[in-house]
This record gives sequence, structure tokens and C-alpha cells, in this order.
Amino acid sequence: MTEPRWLNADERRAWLALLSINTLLPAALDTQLQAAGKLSLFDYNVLAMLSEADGRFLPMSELAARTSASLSRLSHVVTKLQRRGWVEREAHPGDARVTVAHLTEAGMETIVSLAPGHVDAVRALMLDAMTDDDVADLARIGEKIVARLDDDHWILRER
Amino acid sequence: MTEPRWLNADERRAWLALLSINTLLPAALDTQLQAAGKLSLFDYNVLAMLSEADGRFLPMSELAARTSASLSRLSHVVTKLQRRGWVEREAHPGDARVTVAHLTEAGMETIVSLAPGHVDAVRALMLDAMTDDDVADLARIGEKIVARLDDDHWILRER
DNA sequence: TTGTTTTAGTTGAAGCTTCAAGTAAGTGAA
DNA sequence: TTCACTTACTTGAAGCTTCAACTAAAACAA
Repeated sequence: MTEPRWLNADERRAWLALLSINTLLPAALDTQLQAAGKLSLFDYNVLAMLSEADGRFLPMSELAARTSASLSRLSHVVTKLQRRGWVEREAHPGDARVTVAHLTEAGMETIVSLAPGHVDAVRALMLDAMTDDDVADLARIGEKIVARLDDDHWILRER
Repeated sequence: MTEPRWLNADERRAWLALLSINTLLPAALDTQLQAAGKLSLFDYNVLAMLSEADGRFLPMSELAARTSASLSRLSHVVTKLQRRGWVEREAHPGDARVTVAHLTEAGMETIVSLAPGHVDAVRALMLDAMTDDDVADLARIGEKIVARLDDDHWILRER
């Protein structure tokens, strides 16, 4: 009967740190975004992904992939963003099953106005704590973990 | 007028990877724990922190600190765990403001039975993706970020 | 064709988290 | 002492996320 392998010191440190970052970082960014524009980090990311997409629109599935969200969660959130006038739903010309989420002009203005403060917060909360080498290491290790969690995650799609 | 400094390639990779891990990893662990014992990752961590504490009890504030949670969130969850017979609330002898959360025998049995499967999942989902050096790097960098987010976070308390 | 399976998305309800407000006890200052 | 402030929680409501069920269209198979 094999004993379950417990975590060694570094493994435990890495795991606990990730767990804490996981709770604290989104909470801090949520607070900043809530103050700046009454939206959540997830709302922001939905708008950001659309703003970077060709033509500022994406099928719901693709948008869900780029925000690591379930279709259900995304659908509810898009409904909310739609009510605020930031996103519209459109039919897909080639495939009637597909719904396309389209960033409106108002949505674009919102994200343009919010982006600088958000990027500053990301810097202040994590990037400024690291050296350039740390950032490169974190990028490399982080992508390994992402690959393990989701083999063809979109952030791994470029060369 | 200073342009807001945008993210460079590594910074963007690190940030996007962390964001994705942040969504995918808890979701995967939640799924495992939900299947194994109908509890969430947060529930599990509350039980785990109590099981490791001296006497298997902690003041609510300290338990909140060790789970990076708000007191409100913890209070709701402890109520739920109490209903399942895993935790009890007790008065603190020296300070009447303090509530002490105490792991019951049933709670201890629960966590003992769940721990091996959970640790296996943590290994399978993240640790096995990394070399030993990666793990050490992640521990070091992760703790830097935690320190930035919360200067006297409990995971930084040991020497 | 026709039936079956898969893909894409929506919905309502249940459960979880946050937020604001409130209670009660300890601490500190005059 | 007394009053004001801070600390340690709890609570209910509102909002968010997940889950299961459902619809409808596309793809596939016989």
C-alpha cells in the first residue's frame, strides 16, 4: 500500500503562495476596478479581450476560451454588459448556432479609460515586486502550469 | 504627460498565465473535492488549516488570515461547516469578542480521508508540470508577490 | 433522407461571496 | 470614570457563479 507522497518544503511554499495570490490578487484588482468603474476584474477582461480582437467581436465560445470561463458564466455576464450598453449580441452569418459578442463604441471608450489605471494596479501589485528575470521565470513556469491544466489554452497559441 | 507604461512581452505572458491559472486551477481542484466529498477548495482549506493548528482550533480572525478570506466569508462558511458537524464555535476564555473555531473529530476524519486525493490532484495539476528548480523559483517569486499584496501574510511568518 | 450525435448557447434555481450595517467587548485618553 | 475609538465578529440582502436542464442548429452515419 503506497503512502501518499506528501509535499516537501518548496512544494508546500509554492502551493501556498499560489493559493494566497489566487485570493488576494483578484480581490485587490476588483477593488480598484470597482472604484474606477463599478465593474469586476472578469467584466474588465471580457471587454479587454473583445477590444483586442479583430473587428472587436468574438463568438461566445472563443470569448469564453480567452477569459477561461464557462459559457454559462460568460452568457450571464454578457447579458449584464449588454444592459450597460458596452456589448451587443449578433447572429453569426455562417453558423446559426453561434452568437457573436461585439464591443460597442461606449464599451471601447470604457476600456480605454480604465486601462491605464488597471495596468498601473497590475504593476503595483505584482510586477513591481519582481526583477526582470523573475518575470521571465514566472512567464515560463506559469505557461507550463497552464499547459498542464489546459493543453490548448489560447495563451499558448502563438509561437 | 506621461504615457502609461504598457506591458512588455514577458510581463504580459506572466500576467496572462497567472490570470488563467487563477481561474483554471481552483476550478479543477473544486471539481475533484466536490466529487470526493461535496465540498469546495475553500471549505477544504478551512478544515486543513484547523487540522494543522495546535489543539485544532483557531480564532476566526486567525483562521481568516490563514485562508486569505474576509471575516464575513469565513463566518458564513463556518456556519455551513458547523451544520455538517465538522466544526464547532466556542467562546474564547480571555477575550469575549473572540470566537474560536474548533475542528470536531468528524471534521478531522473528513480531512484525513480527503487529503491524499487532494494532494494527488495538486501534484497532477501543477507540481508534476515543473522541475524541482521551477518549484523553488515559483516558491521564491510567489512569496515576493504575496509580500507585496500583504506585507505580513502568515505564510511569510516563519524564518 | 432520416435518425443520432455533437456543438453552441441560454436559462432558472441554488449556493456562494461581497457589501453595508449592526452588535458587543476591549483599549486608550482626558 | 467616562467617552470615543478600535477590534472581532455576525447578519441579511444583493449580486455573481455553478449546475442541470433545455433548445436549436450542424455534422455525421446508415
